[in-house]
Amino acid sequence: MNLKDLSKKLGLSPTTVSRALNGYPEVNEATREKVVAAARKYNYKPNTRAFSLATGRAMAVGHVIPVETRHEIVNPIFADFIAGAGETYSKAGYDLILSIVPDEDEERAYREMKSRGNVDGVIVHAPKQNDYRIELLHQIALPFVVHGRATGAELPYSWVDVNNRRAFRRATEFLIDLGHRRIGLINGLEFMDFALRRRDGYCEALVANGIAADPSILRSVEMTEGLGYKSVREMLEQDAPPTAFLLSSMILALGARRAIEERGLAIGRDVSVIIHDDDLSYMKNGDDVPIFTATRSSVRMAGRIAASLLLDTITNNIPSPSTRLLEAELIIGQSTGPAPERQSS
Amino acid sequence: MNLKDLSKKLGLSPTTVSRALNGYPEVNEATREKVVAAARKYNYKPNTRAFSLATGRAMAVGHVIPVETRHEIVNPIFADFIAGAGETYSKAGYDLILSIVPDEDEERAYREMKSRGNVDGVIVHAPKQNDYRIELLHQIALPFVVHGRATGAELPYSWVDVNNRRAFRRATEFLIDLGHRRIGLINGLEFMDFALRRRDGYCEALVANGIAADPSILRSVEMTEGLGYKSVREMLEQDAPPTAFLLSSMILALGARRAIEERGLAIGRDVSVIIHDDDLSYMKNGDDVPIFTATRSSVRMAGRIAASLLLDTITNNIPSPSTRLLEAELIIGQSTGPAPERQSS
DNA sequence: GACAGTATTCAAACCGCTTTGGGAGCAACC
DNA sequence: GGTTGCTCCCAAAGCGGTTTGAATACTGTC
Repeated sequence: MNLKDLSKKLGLSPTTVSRALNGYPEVNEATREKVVAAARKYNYKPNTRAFSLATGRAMAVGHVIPVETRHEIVNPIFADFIAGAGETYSKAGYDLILSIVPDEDEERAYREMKSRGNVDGVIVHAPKQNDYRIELLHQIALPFVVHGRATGAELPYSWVDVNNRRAFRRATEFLIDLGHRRIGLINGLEFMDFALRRRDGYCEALVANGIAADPSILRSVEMTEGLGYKSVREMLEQDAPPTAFLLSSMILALGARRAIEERGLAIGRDVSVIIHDDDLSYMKNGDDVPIFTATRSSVRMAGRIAASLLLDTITNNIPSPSTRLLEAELIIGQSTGPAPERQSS
Repeated sequence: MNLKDLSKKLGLSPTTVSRALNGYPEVNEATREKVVAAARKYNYKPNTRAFSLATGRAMAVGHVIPVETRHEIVNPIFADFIAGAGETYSKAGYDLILSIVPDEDEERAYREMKSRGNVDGVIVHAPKQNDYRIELLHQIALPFVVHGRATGAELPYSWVDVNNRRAFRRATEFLIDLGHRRIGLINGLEFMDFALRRRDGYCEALVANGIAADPSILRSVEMTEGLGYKSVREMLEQDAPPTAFLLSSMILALGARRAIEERGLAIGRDVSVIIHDDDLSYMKNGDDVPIFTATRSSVRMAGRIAASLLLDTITNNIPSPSTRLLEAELIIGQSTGPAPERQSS
C-alpha cells in the first residue's frame, strides 16, 4: 500500500493525503480524519527510502564498529551502550545502522555513510588520543557525538563521557585511606582515551600521598576475563605483590577473582579490589549488596544520553558542540578492607 | 557528488554513466574506463536511498531486538552473533539495521520494516516454541533466517542452529561415565527453544542410564553471572548436592565458580562442571588449555553462516527453506573429574 | 452581483538512481 | 544505394514520497 493507492481509494490527490498525514494546516479537519482512518485501516506507512530521498533526511544513525585487530570492540560493554542508544532511536523513529568493518576500512565506512546518504549522523566509539575521526567527520560534515573524549583534538565536538579521572582518583584514595600502599592497576588499552584518564586519576592520588607509581604493577590490557586472570596472577607472584587492585572493568574482575582465589587468598581480607562497574545487565555487581567496591556509571544510560544528544544535534534543537560529563558514584562493597599487616620477611 | 553532476562533468548522459559503473555490456570499454576513473576521482557513491527506491532492493538486513521484559536479549552472546553477521553483511555491501524495541512492539517492528521497505530480510533471534514470528514473516512475505529453531512451527523456514540436544546428551553421558549420578543443570530460560533441546538431551542421557531426573537440581534462569552463582549455591546447600553441573553458558559458569569456591570446594576435584561455550571473544574458555570442559560452538560463526544464508535467500541463490545444523565439539578441560567417593552420612 | 479574501484541493516538479525503448552512426552485405 | 545488424549512447519514464505554485470553491463585504 503506497501513497498513490491510498489516495486513489480516498478519491483525493497524493498531495492532500500526504499533507493530511503530516499534520499540515491547509487541510480540512473532516478530510484529515478520513485520511488518517484509511491509513490506519490499510496499514499505510510511508516508504522510508522515498521519504528520505524527498526530504534529504535519512532517519537513521550510524555506528561504525571496527573489528578484529588491535582491539575487539564488539564486547559486552558495547552491547549495553547500543541497547541504550537503540531504545532512544526507536522511540524517535530513527533506525540504527551498525557497520561492522575491518579496521582498515573504518575511514571508508564513515565516508560512505556520508556520500551514500544513509545516515544523518554517527556515534563515535572508543576514541583514542588525537583521534583522526574528529577531524574527518568535521571535514565531511557528518554530525556526530563521541562516546568518551579524545584528548588532543583541535576542533570542538560533542561528547558524553564519564569523569574517569576523578572516579579513579577517588577509588585510589579510598584504598590509600585503608592503608594500602601497593595498589595494582589493570587498565584497559592505554591508547584508548578513557584508559589514559583513569591512569591519570590513579597516579594523581598516588602522588598526592607521596607514593611512587611502580610500573611493575601497572597493566594495560584488553579487558577480557582471561587477561584479568593473567595480569593479577603475575602481579601476585611478585616479591612484593599488591595488597589492592584497581580494575577497569567487571570482566577483568571475574578473571582477577579467579587468580586471587586460586592462590588461596580472600578478596576483601587478603586482597582488596575496586572495579569500574559499567552496570552491565548481564554482569551485575550484585543485586542488593554490591559484591565489589566500585566506581559505578551505567553505560546503558550513557548510550541513551549520547543518542538523544545526537538526535538533538541532527534536528538542530541544540547548539552544536555540546557535552555531558557524568560522575561515577563510589559504592562500597565487600571487596575492600584495611591493608593487611605488612609481613616481615 | 551525484550521478547528474558526474555525468555532466563527463559530457555523458546519466544513463551511460550508470551503465558503465554497473558493468552493463552496451558501453564502450574506453568510455567505461573514463567513467570509472572519474567516479573514483570525485569519490562518487550512488545514493543508497535512490538506488533502492529505483531497484526495490533495500540493501539492508534487519535484526529486531526486544528489550526489557521477560528476557534481556542484548547480551554478550548476542553481541558476538551480531559481530559475525555484521562482517558478512558489510563484505556483501549490505547494511545492518538494529531495531531495539519494547517487547510489545516487536510484531509492529517487523511489520514496519516490511511496509516501510527498509530491509530485504531479517534474522529472527531467540526463537521460542511455536514462535509466532514464523507465521507472521511468512504472511507478510519478508525473507528471514532463524538463529535456532522453533519447535512446533507448522510452516517450513530457514534456520541455523547448534545441535543442542546432542551436545548436552554427550556432555551428560561424559559426566555419567565419570561416575556422576547427581548432575545439576542450570539451563537458560525454558521458553526458549534452545534451552528445551538442551534439557531434552540431558534427560535422554539420564534415562538411558537409569537415572531419574530430579527437579530440585534443575534450574531454568536468565544466563547471568548472578543467577549462575545463586543457582549453584542453592543446590550446593542441599542435603544431597550435585557432584557435577551442566551449565548453559560461560557467563553462568563464572557465577558458578564463585559459588563453588566460596564453599571451599575445588572445581574438577570436588565438583565437576561442563559448560556450553559459545566461544565468546571476551570470555574465552582459556587460551591454550581450556579451563572448563565444554561443548563448544562459536556463536560468531553461527552469525556469519546465518547472515550468508539470508543473503543467499534474498538474492535467490538458494532454494528457499534451507537449514544448517552445526555440531558442537566436546572439549575436555580441567573442570571435570571422577565423581568423589560417596560420603557415608 | 462583483470583488476580495480565505479555505481546500490538486497538478507537476523534484529527490537521485535504474531501466526501457529508441535512435544515430557505421560497417557489411546484397 | 538501400537494407540489415551492430555498437554505443541518450531521452524519458518510473520508484514513492514531499513541496511549490496554482486553481477552485466558498465566504463575507460593499
